[in-house]
Amino acid sequence: MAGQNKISESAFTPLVFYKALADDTRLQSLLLISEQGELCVCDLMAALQQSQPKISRHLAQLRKSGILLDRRQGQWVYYSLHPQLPDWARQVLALTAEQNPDYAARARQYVTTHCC
Amino acid sequence: MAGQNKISESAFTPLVFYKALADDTRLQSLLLISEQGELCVCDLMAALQQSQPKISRHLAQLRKSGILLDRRQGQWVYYSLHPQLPDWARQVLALTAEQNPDYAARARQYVTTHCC
DNA sequence: TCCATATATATGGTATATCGTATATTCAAG
DNA sequence: CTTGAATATACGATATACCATATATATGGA
Repeated sequence: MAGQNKISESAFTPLVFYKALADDTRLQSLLLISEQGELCVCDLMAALQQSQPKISRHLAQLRKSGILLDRRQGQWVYYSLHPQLPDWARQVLALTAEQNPDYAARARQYVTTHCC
Repeated sequence: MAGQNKISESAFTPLVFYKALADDTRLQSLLLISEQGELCVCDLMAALQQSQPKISRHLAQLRKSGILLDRRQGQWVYYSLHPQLPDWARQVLALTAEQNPDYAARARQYVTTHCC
């Protein structure tokens, strides 16, 4: 699945985007990825203290919505914002992260060190 | 219920905000209100072509989340962005409306004329 | 080839959201 | 104080979302 870099799986609308943000795991993952540029599944597992299937499932959903891009490097899969993600969506994520330093603050601590 | 102008019904977090945007009726209502400043229930019924209980229910949810403020004037209830809505949230709405002119375009047509 | 690690997905149960319909509330006018 | 218009809410039924568990896939190294 990684590396196919599919584009325009369907219409990327504001509604699709905000539905993707309407879950704690997905929102925190996106804000962290938006800040850090790229994170792998195990980074997010450690940061958010959630199970592997849970993280993976939500990342898959974000990938299928066209928000994230996955890149496999060896055994690891790294996720970053999709290059074709509209600028307004990128700005929304950046704005949200900047203006809400407390939200996802605990997660940010764990991100500094790589887990695996 | 109108006119109580309650504040801080609970923590207003990014997650609460984006959950509120994760529904077509609520998102379109918010973008229209963000553009127009203030709209009443029947304006939104006409704009979105949805039933009265449906519109009313979603507006109530937005009010309870602290996103909208309601103001009764005679038989009509007008909704606007809550004065205490954080600036970043306001910017998100404005940005989304500006950068997605097509979304909610049909609704915008109907808004020009008042319904009742 | 066999094993361990990282990641993905399938499945079924549970919780949450949304809806249509019916009913209640509020206000203005008579 | 009744009536009609605008809005709000209650109630079931249905749909959707989320989760934990189990299993599958892919990669690298022995």
